[in-house]
Amino acid sequence: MRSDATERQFTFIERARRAQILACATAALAERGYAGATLADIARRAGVSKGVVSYHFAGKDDLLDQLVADFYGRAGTSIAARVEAADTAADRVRGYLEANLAFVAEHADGVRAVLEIVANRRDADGALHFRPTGSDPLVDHLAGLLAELPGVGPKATHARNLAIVVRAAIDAAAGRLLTEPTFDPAAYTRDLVRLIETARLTETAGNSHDQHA
Amino acid sequence: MRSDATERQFTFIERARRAQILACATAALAERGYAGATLADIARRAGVSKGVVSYHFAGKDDLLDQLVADFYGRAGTSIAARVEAADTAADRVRGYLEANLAFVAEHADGVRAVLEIVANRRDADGALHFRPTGSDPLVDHLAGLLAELPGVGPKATHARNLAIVVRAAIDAAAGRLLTEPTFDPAAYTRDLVRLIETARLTETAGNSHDQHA
Amino acid sequence: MRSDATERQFTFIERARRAQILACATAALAERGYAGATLADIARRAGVSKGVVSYHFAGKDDLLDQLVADFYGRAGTSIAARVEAADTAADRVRGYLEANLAFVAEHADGVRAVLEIVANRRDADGALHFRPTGSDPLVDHLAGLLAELPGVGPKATHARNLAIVVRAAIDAAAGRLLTEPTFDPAAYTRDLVRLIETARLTETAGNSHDQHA
Amino acid sequence: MRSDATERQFTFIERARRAQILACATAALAERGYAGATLADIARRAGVSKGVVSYHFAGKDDLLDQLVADFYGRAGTSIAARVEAADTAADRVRGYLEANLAFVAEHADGVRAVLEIVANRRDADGALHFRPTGSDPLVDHLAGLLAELPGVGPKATHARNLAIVVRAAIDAAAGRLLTEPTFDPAAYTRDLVRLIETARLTETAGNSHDQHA
DNA sequence: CATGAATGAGGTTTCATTCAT
DNA sequence: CATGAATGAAACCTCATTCAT
Repeated sequence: MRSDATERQFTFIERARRAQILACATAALAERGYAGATLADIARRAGVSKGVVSYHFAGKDDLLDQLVADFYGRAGTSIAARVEAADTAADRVRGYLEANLAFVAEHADGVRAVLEIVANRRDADGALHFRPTGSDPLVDHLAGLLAELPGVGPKATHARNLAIVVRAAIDAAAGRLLTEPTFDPAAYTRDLVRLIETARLTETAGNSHDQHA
Repeated sequence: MRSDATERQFTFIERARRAQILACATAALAERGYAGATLADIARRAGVSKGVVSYHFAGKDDLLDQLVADFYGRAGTSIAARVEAADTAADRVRGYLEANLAFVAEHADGVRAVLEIVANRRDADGALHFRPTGSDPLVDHLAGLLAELPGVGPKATHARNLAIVVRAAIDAAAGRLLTEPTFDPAAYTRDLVRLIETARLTETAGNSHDQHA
Repeated sequence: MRSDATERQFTFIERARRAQILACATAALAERGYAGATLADIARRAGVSKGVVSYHFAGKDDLLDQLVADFYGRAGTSIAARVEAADTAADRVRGYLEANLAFVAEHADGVRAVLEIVANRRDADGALHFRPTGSDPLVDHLAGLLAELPGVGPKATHARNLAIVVRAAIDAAAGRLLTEPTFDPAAYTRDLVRLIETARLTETAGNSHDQHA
Repeated sequence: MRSDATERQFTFIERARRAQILACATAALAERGYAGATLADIARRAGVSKGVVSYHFAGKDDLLDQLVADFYGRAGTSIAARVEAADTAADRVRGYLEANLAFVAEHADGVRAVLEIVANRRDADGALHFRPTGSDPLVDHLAGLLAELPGVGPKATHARNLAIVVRAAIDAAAGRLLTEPTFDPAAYTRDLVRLIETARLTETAGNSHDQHA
């Protein structure tokens, strides 16, 4: 019953154990997948008994939720710092992409673990717990950045569709990093940045077929 | 013990039962997720007993594998017909995208089910069964089509990175379709087609920043 | 998932298994108490695996609820037959008591088991599942019979208090039967019947002290 | 390891802590029942850590045993004072009942807690720890008082059976008090006293039906 | 072909107890 | 004296699989 809604102050030892357990859970999820990441496996990786996990977290669901919250918190902080430091729209987009892909490259297991949880964790009624909603904050935020690019324009639909593509491209990079030894994240980032910067989605930019003529 | 390696000839009734069970398994996976799609649930949806499923398939794993193979087979046939009917490189790419997204739009449950299986099914050793490999045939095929576009060029890396982005964009569309009521697949397809056709990834095409000047 | 709200038709084999499991659960509860009557113990007594119990009942709670319902159903049938066969108020009360105590004497384990469940089974919020309410049907029914006795009278309070005493006396007999080798249920029944038949609770019947004078 | 067989002298602080813990255990048992009264719950109510409970009592069983002994000691003292102050047999019986029911009414939680323990606590072999024996001291004592009443007579069986009924009636009052808002303990006591005082259990008293004539 | 019945491994959770600080 | 942390047994439940009918 540790994780009260009211933010509790944890002792140093407690924080260390919780961090260790979250790290082992991340490794278990990345390696064994959602169903394979059992409490027994997590405890074994941490070198403790199963009861320890139940002692420090209200239950497995609580553990998974905190893992997700912890990951998103750290990712958001890291990326926001980079975006806010840029001056132009193009730099913000490039900074967003580079920071995102750098974070993904450095926390590949975390990405994998969070994807496993988000894709599989369900409530008692069978519905996805992290339900994809119409107002996806990640996509909305990115769409705002992209709308400032001249080739995209302020039309909400274009920016939003492009944001969906880019978010998917970022998530795909995580998967490639983990499974494809020859995958070059730096080159991928460059290509993705260029793809976006050269994009001409606005209707007034002329028919795309004509450009080839 | 029906699904031998040697292609067996199935009776009409047998084929009908297998198709019915696969359809119910697809619905169960799409609705309840990987862990929630139990044999009991699948059998209940089909209106038969659990034993029937075990009789027609060697086991749950066999059922899932056949579901995936069946889906890929039908998707490949549908898309190949469209690509082969095109004359120019640009038309082939556009045909590929439109056929793909159309198939996704018409078989949303199938896409969801296959994604659940591919993302979760594991072998006894814990490794993913449908392991993403360096030689992803879907990506390779698409990269071949994209390499013919003037803005991409024959350099393998560019085409491959773009192919990864496009495949991710297609898969993302599947997810949006299922959860976002306002998602417009036709507009998304148009934007994605234009994004690719206007792409300028080749270094010699000039610096992308300059193009804006 | 057998015990649907809609009355399902059970096969002969199924009914036999359910009856056997309920009997073994009754024995386990009577012998080991509420906490000691585990599924493992019940299954061991029935000579089957733990899974069998879960197969035939939705869960332990379902099993316990059905045990209680089954017992009350059989007790009610047995006692009602005797009460309805009587012509006078005194005969109805005597029949009620004798039938009750006879049933208790013949189903001592069942009584003990039901008492264990009623006293201990709780809902998720910690409240007793079989919550004693102001309108206890057993007490109310008995109070109705007692109100017809001349020494009790129609005043609701007297009849109800006496009914509480008599119900407690019946339940106590169950406990004695199980633990006191020298307890004579027939003599107890005679004494209890006489106690009630000689009762003078009405105020107008004269002061009880005066009767001794 | 404090509660040695040899009576140890406790410090003031120690006695206060023990009393506090026993009070909280009583509340926990009354509210949550036997299984729900965990050491964690008791410690939480007392505002101390679980270790404190283990420190002051040899274990949970020791705590429960001392709770029962403490309650019976206080109840016995309170009731004996009232019985010994009476001069006639009828007054002793009435004093016993009134003192008993008054104690029950004033210590409802304690009664509930003791009933929970007595009904559920078991030894390692599964047998009830507070085993109802043939020589129940409470019943024997009450039977001695009742035997002096003219309507009961010296025959041991009558007195004993009536004592069983009266003990059950007293225990039932405890339950009603806790769950039935409209239950009137004073009226119940009056009715129970009159029921006993008007009892005619001796065979020679004539047929009970004739008395109505 | 189809079913109901049974199995048993494996999962999460609870909790009394112990121990170093 | 008191605490937080850890343990490990035991409980209930789920579910893929097997088998006799």
